[in-house]
Amino acid sequence: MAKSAENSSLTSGEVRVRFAPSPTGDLHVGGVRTALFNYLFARHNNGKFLLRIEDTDRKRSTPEAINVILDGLAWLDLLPDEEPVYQSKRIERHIAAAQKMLEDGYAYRCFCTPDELEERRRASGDYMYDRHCLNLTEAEIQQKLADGEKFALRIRVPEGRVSFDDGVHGGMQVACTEIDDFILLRRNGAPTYMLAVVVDDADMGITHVIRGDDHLSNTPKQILIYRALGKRIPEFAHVPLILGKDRKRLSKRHGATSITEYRDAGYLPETMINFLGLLGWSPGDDRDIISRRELIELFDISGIQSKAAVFDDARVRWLNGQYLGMTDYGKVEGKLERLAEDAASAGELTEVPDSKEIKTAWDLLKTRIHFLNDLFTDCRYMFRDPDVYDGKGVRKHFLQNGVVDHLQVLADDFSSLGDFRAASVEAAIRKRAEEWEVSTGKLIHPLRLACSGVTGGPGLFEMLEALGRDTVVRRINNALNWIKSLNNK
RNA sequence: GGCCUCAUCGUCCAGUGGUUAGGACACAGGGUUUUCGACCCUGCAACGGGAGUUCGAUUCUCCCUGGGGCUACCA
Repeated sequence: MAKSAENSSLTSGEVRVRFAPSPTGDLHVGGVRTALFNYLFARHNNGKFLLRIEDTDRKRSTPEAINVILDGLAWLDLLPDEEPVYQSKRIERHIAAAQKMLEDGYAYRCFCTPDELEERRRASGDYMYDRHCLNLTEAEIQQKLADGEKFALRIRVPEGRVSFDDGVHGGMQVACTEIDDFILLRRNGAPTYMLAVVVDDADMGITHVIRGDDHLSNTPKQILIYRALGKRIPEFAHVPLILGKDRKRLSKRHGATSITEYRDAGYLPETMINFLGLLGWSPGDDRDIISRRELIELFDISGIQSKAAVFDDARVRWLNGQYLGMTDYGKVEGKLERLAEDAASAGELTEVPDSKEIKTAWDLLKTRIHFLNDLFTDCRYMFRDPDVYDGKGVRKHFLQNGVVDHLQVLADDFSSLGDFRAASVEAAIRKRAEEWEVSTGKLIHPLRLACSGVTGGPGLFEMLEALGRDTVVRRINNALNWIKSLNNK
């Protein structure tokens, strides 16, 4: 009673799922979501999450693209539990399966050339194969073989109907008359996708096929192959595709679609897991922040939405801001240091700040930014003196009576302050405001503009402390000079 | 064209045979006597249309419309 290796996992009841992308350039966020659902399902059921690279289309598949997939999954900590399976290395298995189907009468040779097929299709207006070669006699077949005619292998679709239960869509039923005698093996001997998936999924012991909705219509065809091969048919769950704002399938023209672009734009892995996990799935309540741990704990196929979801950039952006605000410096230190170097070489910063400076800025600003990069672009005043002052701010806060005197005195006050902590700075400023009988805002706004060049940002006192006394005094003096030169014109 | 599938605010996600149909993003207004793309509050805003079942349908059924998918010797 020896069990074959390929079936042991099925009989043991272990859940085995897979993500099966084709390496054609990038790792699409839609693909990532499919991978995530598979991963979550596997983890929830203590099963295995596998990866199969569908690289049989040699023209479009490249080694670089395979690395893109691996890198993307690694970034999200979604790496498979076993070595990836490369479909291109399994062609012998596919061919053997097709051969078996031919021998068992589930497939037949088709000698029609593509040109002939197209011509007949056009003439009849019928899209399906006319079964021309199914009616060939054995003698005719032998003759053609002897003549060296090339042939493809087609499945012989049986009578009746195919039905299955889809985890998302429920009961599905298709009449076999709707199914074409599709090709299993091309005239050049190469297996088609339809054959390869089934053989691979069967060999990998896949118990649950969770994949994109675009395969829903292919499923009956694949079930026919499972039947012909005598393999156990897995459970299916077809996840609706992700759409762009115009409700068209999400693609390049909608902007960023590859996970790499999101990573490079400053999104955190946690953001993407959270966002994608809740796009088309929900635990049944209305939460919108959820951890990977909770996702694993709560995930089930019945929670998958049956309608397609639109990818909303504004929402991911917001979510990323939420995550940044919860993130300790240590977690993003490396990334920020790299970004700082990039910003310096791009001219955003005049020099590369050290880790301590970056941490100070991070702690002060992490709740107000949406992307890691924002720290070195919008908030670059934390690292370099402003070389330009916001125009509206200048009119409102610089070109007012007394501003120059105020700033001058304040700079002196700061220089002689016992310490430069926020509380001391605040006390000094409030004291002067009272003395001069002006609102605190009259001093705060010009100071902010002088020290940051912009009119928005964190609380002023904290910001000044973070910048440090020397920087603050220097920037005030710079601003003073700038205002004076303006007045002289 | 044929087949499959889907349908709650602009978007994401809840929800029920009887609810003021809820939360979030976005947007708008207000607040924060220290600003702001941060935070707080408020507001705007949906059950696609038509039949049927039912005492009663957003919820169940059918049709229509609209969206998406498949229909390759691509995957």
